[in-house]
This record gives sequence, C-alpha cells and structure tokens, in this order.
Amino acid sequence: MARITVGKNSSKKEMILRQAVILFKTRGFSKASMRHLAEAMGVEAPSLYNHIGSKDELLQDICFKIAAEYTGQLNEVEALDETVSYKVEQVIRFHIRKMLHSYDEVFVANHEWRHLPEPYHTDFLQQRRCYEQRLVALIELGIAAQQFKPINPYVAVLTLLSAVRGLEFWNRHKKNITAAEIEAGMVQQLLNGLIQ
Amino acid sequence: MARITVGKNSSKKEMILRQAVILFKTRGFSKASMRHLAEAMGVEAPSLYNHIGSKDELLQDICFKIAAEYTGQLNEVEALDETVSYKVEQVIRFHIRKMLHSYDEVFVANHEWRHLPEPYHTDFLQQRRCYEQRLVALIELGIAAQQFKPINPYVAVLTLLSAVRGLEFWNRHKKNITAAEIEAGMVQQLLNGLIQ
DNA sequence: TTTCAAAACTAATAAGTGTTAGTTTTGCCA
DNA sequence: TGGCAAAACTAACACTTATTAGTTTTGAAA
Repeated sequence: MARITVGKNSSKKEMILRQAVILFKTRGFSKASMRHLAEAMGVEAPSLYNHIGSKDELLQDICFKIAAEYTGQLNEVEALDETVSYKVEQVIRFHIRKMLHSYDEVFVANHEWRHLPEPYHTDFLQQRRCYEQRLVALIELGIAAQQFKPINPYVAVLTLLSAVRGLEFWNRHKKNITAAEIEAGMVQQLLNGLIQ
Repeated sequence: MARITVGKNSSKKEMILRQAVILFKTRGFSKASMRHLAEAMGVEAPSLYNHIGSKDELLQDICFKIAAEYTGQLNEVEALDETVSYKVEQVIRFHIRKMLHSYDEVFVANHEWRHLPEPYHTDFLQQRRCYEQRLVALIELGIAAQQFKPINPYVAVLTLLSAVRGLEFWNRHKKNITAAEIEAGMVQQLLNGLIQ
C-alpha cells in the first residue's frame, strides 16, 4: 500500500506516536491493538516495526516525555526569585495549560502509566513521587513564611494536583467556558483556600 | 475441586463480585481475566458462569451500585432544611468517606466505566452528568444567596469532585495521616475557597 | 440409601494478541 | 535506466481471551 509519508518536521516514528496517543486515549492501552494503530496509519501491522521497537516503547515515550516537561517547568519555577504563592500559582497555571493544550498526551500519561513494563513502571512512579515531594516542600515554605494557613501540606498538594487533573472530565463543556475562565476560577478557588 | 462456600449474608454472586472488585482494581478490567478471577475463587473459569452472566455484567454491577449510592445521598442532602454551604460540606464529606471506606469499588467505578458496553456506557455517563448538574445548581444557589463568591459554578464543581477523587492516589500515605485529618484539610481548603 | 438439582469439571471454539521471518515493492540517487 | 536500501507486504507462531456444550461430581433432602 501507500507508504507512511513524512511531514516536514516529524519523523515517521513521531507520526506513529501521534496516532498512538489518540488511540491509547480513546481505547485504552490494553484494548488498543497494533492492528488498530496500523489501520490509523493506513498500513499493515508488521510494517510499524520498521519504525518502532514495540508497543510498550510507544507508551514509554509518551509517559516520559510528559514527565520531563512537568519536571522541567518546576525546575524553572523553583529558580525564580519570587514569593511562594506566586510560584505555586505558576505551577497551577502550567498544569492547567498543559491539560488544555496537550490534553490527549496528558490523559494517556495519567491513565496508562500502570501498563509500563519494569523498570519503567518503577522509574515513572519514582519521578512522580519526587515531583510531589518538591511541591510539598514548596507549600511548607509558604506555611513557614506565614503566607499560607497551617494546613497539612500533603493534603494541599493532593488537592491541587487532583483538582487540576480533573480538567480531563471537562473537555466536553469546552464550548460554554473559555480556557481563561477555567484558569481564573481554579486559581482563585485553590489559592484562596491556602492563603492566610 | 471445592465448591464456592456461601457465607452468611452473601450469595455466591456477591462473593465473586467482591473478588472481581479487587481484581479489576489491581489489574484493570481489560487485563483481568476470568481465569484470574476463577483462581481467586479457587475454581475453574467456566464454573463462574453458573453464578454470573458475563464479565461485562460484573463491571456493570460495580459501577451502577456506586452511582446509585452517590445519587441516593444527594437526594437526602437536597431535602435537608439547611444552608447551602452546609449541604455542600455534607456532599464533600460523603465523597471523602466513600473514597476512604469503599476505596476499591470507587476506584473501579472511576477508572473502568469506559469499558461498559452499550447501552450501559451511555447510561452511566448520563447519570454522572445529571449528578454534576445538580451540584452546579446547588453552588448557583449559594452564589445567589451571597454565601459563595461569584465563581463559575461549573469550575467549582469540577474542582470539588476532582480534588476528592484524588484521594485515590493518597492511599500510599495512609500511615502518615489520619482520615479525619484529610477530611478536615480538604473541607477547609475547598470550602474556604468558595465562601465569601 | 436413593434422588436430583446445583455446581463443579473437561474440552473445545472462534477470535484476537504482539511480534518475527522472509519476500516483494517502492522510490530516490548514480 | 540500474542498483539498493527503506519500507511495505504476507504468512505464521505461540498465546491468551471470553464463553459454550456436555459431562461428572457433590451434598442436602426424602
């Protein structure tokens, strides 16, 4: 059949990855088969293996790319010379934007990391825990500086991350509400709940 | 082999269902096989079909039981003669307790409803949307009564539900923090973010 | 002890899984 | 136009899946 035609700025593997993200998101990793993916690419399943290593490798690429982006942003924010609440606000806003702009990728990373084979599964969890720990430290700093109420910092981080993650379920209402409105509302509710 | 021995207050189907909850939670619905479930029951796979209709039916039972419990509680709260913020607090507390006490069931319902076959898939989503809509109406009432800040009520509901749902990820920290502490912290952060 | 339904068993089916081997086609560069 | 690697193809493998059919075992009531 027709070959996988290469776009300007993306290799064939990247094109497969893009389809994989969509497929894993809509069907879930387990129920998404290489034959489904091949069909989306207009090709037979074994042909995919000229470009990729395995199905698992696709999931790894998706999950670790997202993880790296979150960690990278936190590095930048931590280095800022600003108040804690400003930093927390930046983190919240980054999460919200990532959720709204790279919806499918974030969704797959959030839901399907469980299917990562070892040692990637452990590695991913480890990165996640480390990220959370750094946020906890940030909140603790805010409490010590009396910018934040004396709340349990673990609970605060959980609440922040979970609330933002919930934007997953919100895509269906996209029409009735702008991204800016969502961002403003969530920042207000989440940050006001923390600040003294 | 040995028969499935019936406990005092539970039919054999209920016993299978209990094992299914655990299995679906740990392996995910797709990767949980009837052979796994049979092994957990100490029986061969086909024997299960003397007690249940299908694998899908197990998932349906789990998801709709949970949905009914949430709807039932909201019915009760709505009927109360109390302030809106009291009602919202009751809803938040119910969600948190459900999450902490029926962790596995709630987890499965939250994660695996996607695998429900039609028409159950549509029905479940419909019930979910209806539930959210009723919460939105509650928040709107609070804003109209000037108990709450003039926040976007959809965003507020999303934030509440998502934050509570995030308790999923918190079980690993169970040791370091009591249920009461979690409940207090979350109620404070979430409700204070709303109240005028 | 006989009876009989409930519930276990074995065997089998048809479909789907990721992936490899080996072969043919494609399409660019000389 | 001839050569050659990239990338498609077909065929196949070794599993696993949910489920059905048909048969045997179990264990309580008569």
